Amino acid sequence: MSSLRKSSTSSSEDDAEQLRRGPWTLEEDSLLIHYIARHGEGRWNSLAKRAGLRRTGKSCRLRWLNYLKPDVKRGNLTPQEQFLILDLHSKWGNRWSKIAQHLPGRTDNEIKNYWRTRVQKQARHLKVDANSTAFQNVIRCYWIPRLLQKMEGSSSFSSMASENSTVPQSLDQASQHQALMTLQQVPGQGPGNLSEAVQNLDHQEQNSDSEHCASSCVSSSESMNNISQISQFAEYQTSPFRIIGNNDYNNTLAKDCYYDMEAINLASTSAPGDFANPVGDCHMPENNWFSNGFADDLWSMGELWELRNLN
DNA sequence: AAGATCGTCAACCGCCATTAA
DNA sequence: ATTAATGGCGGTTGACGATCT
Repeated sequence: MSSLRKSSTSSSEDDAEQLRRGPWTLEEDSLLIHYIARHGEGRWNSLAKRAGLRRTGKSCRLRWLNYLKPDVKRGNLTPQEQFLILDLHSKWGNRWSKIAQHLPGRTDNEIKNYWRTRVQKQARHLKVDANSTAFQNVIRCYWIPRLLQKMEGSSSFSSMASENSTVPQSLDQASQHQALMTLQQVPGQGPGNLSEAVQNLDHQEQNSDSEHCASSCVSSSESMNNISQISQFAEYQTSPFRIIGNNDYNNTLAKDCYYDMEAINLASTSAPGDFANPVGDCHMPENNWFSNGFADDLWSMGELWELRNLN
Protein backbone atom coordinates (compact mmCIF):
# COMPACT_ATOMS: atom_id res chain seq x y z
CA MET A 1 0.00 0.00 0.00
CA SER A 2 0.98 3.60 -0.33
CA SER A 3 1.95 3.83 3.28
CA LEU A 4 4.85 1.43 2.93
CA ARG A 5 7.99 3.24 3.87
CA LYS A 6 11.36 3.01 2.23
CA SER A 7 14.19 1.13 3.83
CA SER A 8 17.00 2.73 5.79
CA THR A 9 20.32 1.57 7.08
CA SER A 10 19.92 -0.05 10.51
CA SER A 11 17.92 -3.21 10.95
CA SER A 12 15.66 -1.79 13.65
CA GLU A 13 14.95 1.20 11.52
CA ASP A 14 14.54 -1.18 8.63
CA ASP A 15 11.85 -3.02 10.56
CA ALA A 16 10.17 0.23 11.36
CA GLU A 17 10.36 1.29 7.77
CA GLN A 18 8.66 -1.91 6.72
CA LEU A 19 5.67 -1.24 8.90
CA ARG A 20 2.44 -0.59 7.14
CA ARG A 21 0.03 2.17 8.06
CA GLY A 22 -3.39 3.22 6.94
CA PRO A 23 -6.45 1.14 6.14
CA TRP A 24 -6.28 -2.58 6.67
CA THR A 25 -6.64 -4.95 3.77
CA LEU A 26 -8.80 -8.06 3.74
CA GLU A 27 -5.67 -10.16 3.73
CA GLU A 28 -4.36 -8.47 6.85
CA ASP A 29 -7.70 -8.84 8.57
CA SER A 30 -7.73 -12.49 7.71
CA LEU A 31 -4.22 -13.01 9.05
CA LEU A 32 -5.08 -11.32 12.31
CA ILE A 33 -8.37 -13.13 12.77
CA HIS A 34 -6.88 -16.53 12.12
CA TYR A 35 -3.89 -15.94 14.31
CA ILE A 36 -5.99 -14.82 17.25
CA ALA A 37 -8.41 -17.69 16.73
CA ARG A 38 -5.49 -20.06 17.08
CA HIS A 39 -3.35 -18.35 19.71
CA GLY A 40 -5.53 -15.78 21.43
CA GLU A 41 -4.94 -12.12 22.12
CA GLY A 42 -2.16 -10.38 23.97
CA ARG A 43 1.50 -9.49 23.46
CA TRP A 44 0.51 -7.49 20.47
CA ASN A 45 3.93 -6.62 19.14
CA SER A 46 5.08 -10.21 19.01
CA LEU A 47 1.64 -11.26 17.83
CA ALA A 48 1.97 -8.91 14.89
CA LYS A 49 5.29 -10.43 13.90
CA ARG A 50 4.26 -14.01 14.40
CA ALA A 51 1.09 -13.46 12.44
CA GLY A 52 3.13 -12.14 9.57
CA LEU A 53 1.64 -8.69 9.81
CA ARG A 54 3.82 -5.71 9.06
CA ARG A 55 1.94 -3.63 11.55
CA THR A 56 2.69 -2.31 15.00
CA GLY A 57 1.24 -4.18 17.92
CA LYS A 58 -0.82 -1.15 18.69
CA SER A 59 -2.30 -1.13 15.24
CA CYS A 60 -3.21 -4.80 15.49
CA ARG A 61 -4.76 -4.36 18.89
CA LEU A 62 -6.82 -1.43 17.69
CA ARG A 63 -7.97 -3.22 14.57
CA TRP A 64 -8.99 -6.25 16.57
CA LEU A 65 -10.76 -4.44 19.38
CA ASN A 66 -12.51 -1.85 17.25
CA TYR A 67 -13.40 -3.85 14.20
CA LEU A 68 -12.57 -7.53 13.95
CA LYS A 69 -13.52 -8.87 17.35
CA PRO A 70 -16.63 -11.03 16.88
CA ASP A 71 -18.73 -9.28 19.51
CA VAL A 72 -18.21 -5.82 18.07
CA LYS A 73 -21.63 -4.45 17.26
CA ARG A 74 -22.00 -2.53 14.03
CA GLY A 75 -24.60 -0.09 12.88
CA ASN A 76 -26.43 2.87 14.32
CA LEU A 77 -26.65 3.39 18.02
CA THR A 78 -30.07 2.61 19.41
CA PRO A 79 -31.94 5.24 21.44
CA GLN A 80 -31.14 3.18 24.51
CA GLU A 81 -27.46 3.32 23.72
CA GLN A 82 -27.62 7.04 22.98
CA PHE A 83 -29.35 7.57 26.28
CA LEU A 84 -26.68 5.65 28.13
CA ILE A 85 -23.92 7.60 26.44
CA LEU A 86 -25.47 10.92 27.40
CA ASP A 87 -26.13 9.66 30.87
CA LEU A 88 -22.73 8.18 31.53
CA HIS A 89 -20.90 11.06 29.92
CA SER A 90 -22.67 13.42 32.29
CA LYS A 91 -21.21 11.41 35.13
CA TRP A 92 -17.77 10.54 33.89
CA GLY A 93 -16.92 13.00 31.15
CA ASN A 94 -14.68 11.81 28.36
CA ARG A 95 -13.99 8.45 29.94
CA TRP A 96 -14.80 6.69 26.72
CA SER A 97 -13.41 3.35 27.70
CA LYS A 98 -15.35 3.35 30.93
CA ILE A 99 -18.52 4.34 29.13
CA ALA A 100 -17.97 1.65 26.52
CA GLN A 101 -17.89 -0.99 29.24
CA HIS A 102 -21.57 -0.28 29.80
CA LEU A 103 -22.50 -0.64 26.15
CA PRO A 104 -21.80 -4.23 25.17
CA GLY A 105 -20.39 -4.52 21.70
CA ARG A 106 -19.67 -0.84 21.35
CA THR A 107 -16.11 0.43 21.37
CA ASP A 108 -14.69 3.47 23.05
CA ASN A 109 -13.71 4.73 19.63
CA GLU A 110 -17.25 4.49 18.36
CA ILE A 111 -18.66 6.26 21.38
CA LYS A 112 -16.05 8.95 21.14
CA ASN A 113 -16.86 9.45 17.48
CA TYR A 114 -20.54 9.61 18.27
CA TRP A 115 -20.00 12.25 20.89
CA ARG A 116 -17.79 14.35 18.70
CA THR A 117 -19.83 14.11 15.52
CA ARG A 118 -23.35 14.27 16.96
CA VAL A 119 -23.34 15.79 20.37
CA GLN A 120 -20.58 18.32 19.97
CA LYS A 121 -22.05 19.30 16.65
CA GLN A 122 -25.19 20.44 18.43
CA ALA A 123 -23.16 22.37 20.94
CA ARG A 124 -21.43 24.13 18.08
CA HIS A 125 -24.78 24.99 16.56
CA LEU A 126 -25.82 26.52 19.85
CA LYS A 127 -22.48 28.24 20.14
CA VAL A 128 -21.92 26.84 23.60
CA ASP A 129 -19.25 24.62 25.00
CA ALA A 130 -20.28 20.98 24.95
CA ASN A 131 -19.11 20.57 28.53
CA SER A 132 -20.88 23.65 29.83
CA THR A 133 -23.63 23.36 32.36
CA ALA A 134 -25.93 25.14 29.96
CA PHE A 135 -25.45 22.54 27.26
CA GLN A 136 -25.68 19.70 29.75
CA ASN A 137 -29.02 21.09 30.80
CA VAL A 138 -30.20 21.13 27.22
CA ILE A 139 -29.20 17.50 26.89
CA ARG A 140 -30.81 16.63 30.15
CA CYS A 141 -34.00 18.55 29.66
CA TYR A 142 -34.57 18.33 25.92
CA TRP A 143 -32.81 15.41 24.35
CA ILE A 144 -33.05 12.81 27.04
CA PRO A 145 -36.83 13.16 27.29
CA ARG A 146 -37.03 12.60 23.57
CA LEU A 147 -34.84 9.57 23.80
CA LEU A 148 -36.96 8.30 26.63
CA GLN A 149 -39.99 8.67 24.51
CA LYS A 150 -38.32 6.87 21.64
CA MET A 151 -37.53 4.10 24.04
CA GLU A 152 -41.12 3.67 25.03
CA GLY A 153 -42.19 0.29 23.97
CA SER A 154 -38.66 -0.99 24.09
CA SER A 155 -38.69 -3.84 26.53
CA SER A 156 -34.96 -3.74 26.95
CA PHE A 157 -34.93 -0.25 28.26
CA SER A 158 -36.53 -0.42 31.64
CA SER A 159 -34.00 -2.76 33.12
CA MET A 160 -31.17 -0.94 31.42
CA ALA A 161 -32.26 2.40 32.76
CA SER A 162 -32.90 1.21 36.24
CA GLU A 163 -29.51 -0.42 36.46
CA ASN A 164 -27.39 2.24 34.93
CA SER A 165 -29.11 5.54 34.84
CA THR A 166 -28.41 8.30 37.25
CA VAL A 167 -30.18 11.02 35.34
CA PRO A 168 -33.79 11.91 35.61
CA GLN A 169 -35.83 9.17 34.11
CA SER A 170 -38.46 11.62 33.19
CA LEU A 171 -38.28 15.26 32.41
CA ASP A 172 -40.89 17.75 31.67
CA GLN A 173 -41.61 21.01 29.99
CA ALA A 174 -40.77 23.03 33.05
CA SER A 175 -37.36 21.39 33.20
CA GLN A 176 -36.83 22.14 29.58
CA HIS A 177 -37.61 25.76 30.12
CA GLN A 178 -35.33 25.72 33.09
CA ALA A 179 -32.59 24.60 30.75
CA LEU A 180 -33.36 27.49 28.47
CA MET A 181 -33.20 29.90 31.34
CA THR A 182 -29.83 28.49 32.24
CA LEU A 183 -28.66 28.98 28.71
CA GLN A 184 -29.85 32.52 28.81
CA GLN A 185 -28.22 33.25 32.12
CA VAL A 186 -24.79 31.75 31.68
CA PRO A 187 -22.44 34.62 30.90
CA GLY A 188 -20.58 34.23 27.67
CA GLN A 189 -22.46 31.12 26.73
CA GLY A 190 -24.03 31.51 23.41
CA PRO A 191 -25.78 34.28 21.60
CA GLY A 192 -28.42 36.33 23.24
CA ASN A 193 -31.11 34.94 21.01
CA LEU A 194 -30.37 31.35 21.88
CA SER A 195 -33.21 30.69 24.24
CA GLU A 196 -35.44 32.71 22.00
CA ALA A 197 -34.49 30.41 19.19
CA VAL A 198 -35.38 27.40 21.22
CA GLN A 199 -38.59 28.96 22.35
CA ASN A 200 -39.36 29.62 18.74
CA LEU A 201 -38.81 25.97 18.23
CA ASP A 202 -41.33 25.24 20.93
CA HIS A 203 -43.75 27.56 19.30
CA GLN A 204 -43.25 26.20 15.86
CA GLU A 205 -43.49 22.66 17.04
CA GLN A 206 -46.80 23.56 18.51
CA ASN A 207 -47.85 25.38 15.40
CA SER A 208 -46.78 22.57 13.21
CA ASP A 209 -49.06 20.42 15.23
CA SER A 210 -51.81 22.96 15.16
CA GLU A 211 -54.42 20.57 13.90
CA HIS A 212 -54.16 18.79 17.20
CA CYS A 213 -53.42 21.40 19.77
CA ALA A 214 -53.55 24.94 18.52
CA SER A 215 -56.57 25.76 20.56
CA SER A 216 -55.36 24.22 23.76
CA CYS A 217 -51.68 25.09 23.91
CA VAL A 218 -50.33 28.20 25.48
CA SER A 219 -47.21 29.81 24.14
CA SER A 220 -43.92 28.68 25.56
CA SER A 221 -43.36 32.03 27.24
CA GLU A 222 -46.63 31.69 29.03
CA SER A 223 -45.69 28.19 29.98
CA MET A 224 -42.50 29.45 31.51
CA ASN A 225 -44.42 31.73 33.77
CA ASN A 226 -47.18 29.41 34.67
CA ILE A 227 -45.98 25.87 34.84
CA SER A 228 -45.44 24.67 38.35
CA GLN A 229 -46.98 21.28 38.06
CA ILE A 230 -46.32 18.94 35.23
CA SER A 231 -46.69 15.41 34.21
CA GLN A 232 -44.30 13.15 32.45
CA PHE A 233 -44.19 9.96 30.55
CA ALA A 234 -46.27 7.49 32.43
CA GLU A 235 -43.77 4.71 31.99
CA TYR A 236 -41.20 6.46 34.15
CA GLN A 237 -43.36 8.16 36.68
CA THR A 238 -42.49 5.87 39.50
CA SER A 239 -38.78 5.67 38.89
CA PRO A 240 -36.62 7.22 41.56
CA PHE A 241 -34.77 10.28 40.51
CA ARG A 242 -31.20 9.70 41.42
CA ILE A 243 -28.23 11.93 41.16
CA ILE A 244 -24.91 10.34 41.87
CA GLY A 245 -21.55 11.97 41.58
CA ASN A 246 -18.97 13.96 43.39
CA ASN A 247 -17.67 16.46 40.90
CA ASP A 248 -18.69 20.04 40.43
CA TYR A 249 -20.76 19.32 37.45
CA ASN A 250 -22.77 16.71 39.20
CA ASN A 251 -23.27 18.95 42.16
CA THR A 252 -24.61 21.59 39.84
CA LEU A 253 -26.72 19.04 38.07
CA ALA A 254 -28.09 17.74 41.31
CA LYS A 255 -28.95 21.22 42.43
CA ASP A 256 -30.62 22.03 39.15
CA CYS A 257 -32.48 18.79 39.09
CA TYR A 258 -33.98 19.24 42.50
CA TYR A 259 -36.48 21.37 40.73
CA ASP A 260 -37.31 18.48 38.49
CA MET A 261 -37.62 16.05 41.33
CA GLU A 262 -40.32 18.12 42.94
CA ALA A 263 -42.05 18.40 39.63
CA ILE A 264 -41.98 14.68 39.15
CA ASN A 265 -43.36 14.02 42.58
CA LEU A 266 -46.07 16.54 42.06
CA ALA A 267 -46.89 14.99 38.76
CA SER A 268 -47.09 11.46 39.93
CA THR A 269 -50.83 11.47 39.82
CA SER A 270 -51.16 13.26 36.53
CA ALA A 271 -52.34 11.51 33.46
CA PRO A 272 -49.83 10.98 30.68
CA GLY A 273 -49.83 13.80 28.21
CA ASP A 274 -51.68 16.11 30.51
CA PHE A 275 -49.53 19.13 31.06
CA ALA A 276 -52.04 20.95 33.16
CA ASN A 277 -50.81 23.69 35.45
CA PRO A 278 -52.54 25.21 38.45
CA VAL A 279 -53.88 28.03 36.36
CA GLY A 280 -55.30 25.50 34.05
CA ASP A 281 -54.27 27.24 30.89
CA CYS A 282 -51.69 24.82 29.63
CA HIS A 283 -53.15 21.62 28.46
CA MET A 284 -51.09 19.53 26.15
CA PRO A 285 -52.89 16.90 24.17
CA GLU A 286 -51.33 13.54 23.63
CA ASN A 287 -49.91 14.69 20.36
CA ASN A 288 -47.79 17.36 21.90
CA TRP A 289 -44.61 18.78 20.51
CA PHE A 290 -42.50 16.08 22.10
CA SER A 291 -43.68 13.60 19.62
CA ASN A 292 -44.81 13.41 16.04
CA GLY A 293 -41.54 12.50 14.51
CA PHE A 294 -39.62 15.23 16.19
CA ALA A 295 -37.71 12.61 18.03
CA ASP A 296 -37.21 10.52 14.93
CA ASP A 297 -34.01 12.35 14.39
CA LEU A 298 -32.79 13.40 17.75
CA TRP A 299 -29.99 15.44 16.40
CA SER A 300 -32.02 17.37 13.92
CA MET A 301 -32.72 19.88 16.63
CA GLY A 302 -29.62 21.89 15.97
CA GLU A 303 -30.46 22.22 12.36
CA LEU A 304 -33.98 23.21 13.27
CA TRP A 305 -32.72 25.88 15.58
CA GLU A 306 -30.34 27.08 12.97
CA LEU A 307 -33.10 27.34 10.41
CA ARG A 308 -35.22 29.28 12.81
CA ASN A 309 -32.43 31.67 13.57
CA LEU A 310 -32.15 32.41 9.88
CA ASN A 311 -35.81 33.28 9.61
C1' DA B 1 -21.88 18.19 -14.14
C1' DA B 2 -18.44 19.65 -11.17
C1' DG B 3 -16.39 21.64 -7.40
C1' DA B 4 -17.05 22.81 -2.48
C1' DT B 5 -18.47 21.59 1.86
C1' DC B 6 -19.94 18.53 5.40
C1' DG B 7 -20.30 14.27 8.18
C1' DT B 8 -18.62 9.97 9.50
C1' DC B 9 -15.43 6.84 11.20
C1' DA B 10 -11.16 4.08 10.94
C1' DA B 11 -6.70 4.75 12.18
C1' DC B 12 -2.82 7.14 14.12
C1' DC B 13 -0.37 9.87 17.76
C1' DG B 14 1.30 10.98 22.18
C1' DC B 15 1.06 10.44 26.88
C1' DC B 16 0.86 7.77 30.95
C1' DA B 17 0.60 3.51 33.77
C1' DT B 18 1.86 -1.06 34.22
C1' DT B 19 4.67 -5.02 33.54
C1' DA B 20 8.70 -7.64 32.47
C1' DA B 21 13.56 -8.14 32.32
C1' DA C 1 15.78 -0.25 41.83
C1' DT C 2 16.03 0.82 37.17
C1' DT C 3 14.82 0.71 32.50
C1' DA C 4 12.72 -0.76 28.38
C1' DA C 5 8.67 -2.74 26.43
C1' DT C 6 3.95 -2.97 26.25
C1' DG C 7 -0.86 -1.81 26.84
C1' DG C 8 -4.55 1.43 27.38
C1' DC C 9 -6.67 5.71 26.81
C1' DG C 10 -8.17 10.16 24.99
C1' DG C 11 -7.29 13.46 21.34
C1' DT C 12 -6.72 14.22 16.59
C1' DT C 13 -6.30 13.43 11.68
C1' DG C 14 -7.47 12.27 7.11
C1' DA C 15 -9.87 9.49 3.64
C1' DC C 16 -14.02 9.01 1.58
C1' DG C 17 -18.85 9.17 0.58
C1' DA C 18 -22.93 12.20 0.74
C1' DT C 19 -24.93 16.45 0.11
C1' DC C 20 -25.07 21.10 -1.32
C1' DT C 21 -24.34 24.99 -4.45
